[in-house]
Amino acid sequence: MTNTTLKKISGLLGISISTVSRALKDHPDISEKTKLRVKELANTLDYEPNANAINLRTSKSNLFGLIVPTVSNFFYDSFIASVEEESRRNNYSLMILQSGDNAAIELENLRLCRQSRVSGVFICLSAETINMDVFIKFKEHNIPVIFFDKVPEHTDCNRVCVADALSATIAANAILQKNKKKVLAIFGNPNLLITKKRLHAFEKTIDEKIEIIIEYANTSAEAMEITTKALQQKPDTVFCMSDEILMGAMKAIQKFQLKIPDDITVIGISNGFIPKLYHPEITYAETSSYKLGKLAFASMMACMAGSTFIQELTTESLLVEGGSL
Amino acid sequence: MTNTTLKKISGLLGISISTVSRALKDHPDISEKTKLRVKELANTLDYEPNANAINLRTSKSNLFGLIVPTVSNFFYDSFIASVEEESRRNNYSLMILQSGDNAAIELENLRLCRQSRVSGVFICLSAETINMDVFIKFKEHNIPVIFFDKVPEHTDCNRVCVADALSATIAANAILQKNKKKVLAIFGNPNLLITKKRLHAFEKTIDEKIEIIIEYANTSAEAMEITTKALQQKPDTVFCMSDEILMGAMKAIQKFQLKIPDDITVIGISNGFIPKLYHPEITYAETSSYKLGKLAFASMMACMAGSTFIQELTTESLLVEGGSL
DNA sequence: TAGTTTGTTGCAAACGTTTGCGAAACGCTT
DNA sequence: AAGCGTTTCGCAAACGTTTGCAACAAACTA
Repeated sequence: MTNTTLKKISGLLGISISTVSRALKDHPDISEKTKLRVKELANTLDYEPNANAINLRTSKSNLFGLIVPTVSNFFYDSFIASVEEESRRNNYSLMILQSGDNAAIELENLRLCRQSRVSGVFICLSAETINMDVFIKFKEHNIPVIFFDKVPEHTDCNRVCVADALSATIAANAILQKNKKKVLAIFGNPNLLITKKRLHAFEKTIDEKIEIIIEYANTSAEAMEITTKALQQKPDTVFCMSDEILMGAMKAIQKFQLKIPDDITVIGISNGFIPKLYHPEITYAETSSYKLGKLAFASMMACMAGSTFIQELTTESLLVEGGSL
Repeated sequence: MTNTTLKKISGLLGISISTVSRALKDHPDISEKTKLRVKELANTLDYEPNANAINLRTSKSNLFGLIVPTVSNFFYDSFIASVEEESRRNNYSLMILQSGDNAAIELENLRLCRQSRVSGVFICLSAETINMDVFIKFKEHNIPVIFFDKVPEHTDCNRVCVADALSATIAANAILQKNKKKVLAIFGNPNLLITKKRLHAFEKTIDEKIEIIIEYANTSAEAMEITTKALQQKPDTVFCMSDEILMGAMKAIQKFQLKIPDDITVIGISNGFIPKLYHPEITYAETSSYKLGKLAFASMMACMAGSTFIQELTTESLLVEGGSL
């Protein structure tokens, strides 16, 4: 069965296409009588407007692109969920692309966005992205780009980030308040901006008030190894910069059957899912990607509304007590 | 800056639009010389074809719709990742929509798919979906629909599912082989097809050879409660039908500080992420949503290739040893 | 009666492509 | 010189909409 079009309806009713078009959108020029006839027929014929034709004609798309290293990640997935919710609420659709942390694929995805004439794109840069030239093209074409999570360092652009410094500070303060004496602090890849920010804030807050062992782990498995070793130095607290690291550290702690919080205490920075898997639940400074999504969307809407103002936004953060500290 | 179009290029070069169009796609009719001129200009002008115009003209879209209760879920997210990978590989894009387990939103999403003239849709039904009428419309319009995970029971349609019965059987056999005596088996919502299938296969395999305590939990929290209580009956093994349940059961086990596998053994059915969070890692019968995605895509491609053959596909399953059994 | 308003509808162009068909230009053969 | 085949290109319609403008009839005003 071929799709119903305005032409088909107009033919059947013996009226012009433009009349049908206007009738369907309650244009005041059209009489109630024809409106009724048109709508009725459109209904029985199961008419659905062709989005491609509309987009072409109006040169708008009501489509956002969203590019992320991978969907399958407990940080990005709720970010996506959040943006999708808002998009739908505002009559936009979402085209989701994965870069797989591959710069070439990322580029290909961006090209796809342009071809689809998206109204804007949300992007979390791949780990290998260096060249920022593509994005000036987007600017030239007036396609707003909102960077989130992994954002460019020095370019002026719209960015939304979780509260890296704040969350690390919150965690550090929580540790100090509990009168801990020796903390094992595990961070991620030291080259990443996010690591630098969190490390700096954490160290600054601890400020040599208590002893601190700093380690770096790129993966969950590495975090487990490192924790296993470092536990020999008998820290009374473990701080984990991310969920990835927390997962590894917890395996080490379970391996030694240490009792939380009696034998050792734990605190992390997290989106909230992983900490709730353990008993007692892990205390963490929250960096919600769901909230980040809302923020990103708001920023996008500001751009759509014509704001040429470049802004960097940051979510708040708060301590969620679990019982592990 | 306005977008470059074929017309713009043709104007600048003093040739016709059709020549430009053909030159860009290496049509043999066009001389190498003009091809070169056209491509060069297209490049410097940063030409990107307008997907809407192409779709309109060719009445194809190279777009799939994917509808899921929520993206933020460790089963769906890797399903999505999987389908997205394949889509890109085959030059399709993915439009991802969330139903929020709400039938009305689901309907709205399906409408959006029709309006975008998607080439096909992947859908995991919302929990409240009853009315299947929409889908006959899709069939009338020759838009293939692949149901996955939560699929309609009785309609004839293309379905891909994880190996519910098989995975439960595998888990049960693993338990029997280890000579366990008393198993606490926790299942999900007993009204769901997935629960029925897994329960039936599990019971059939255990077949009263050993003692079995059957419980039902709708949420992770419920699973924790139930486990807490049931542990008093001193089972030597806990079987969890899903990750959701495993998460709850593990919290209870951690609460009592039971040592795995000495004090108690654990086995589940899982996608693989959650079991690897613990030490020792949990043994599970794998039901991979990543593989399910590949399967779904293959099924979709079969439809696109014109297969009118209705099929129900099921992934395989295998035991992944973790050390918890 | 003529002119003006009001309400209703249609015409036609435009958005950016693709593609069947025809046509010009050229060289080659007799 | 005439015929023919090739190569290279352009015309124009079509895809399904939206929308400014004109057109027409009916009703009202002066």
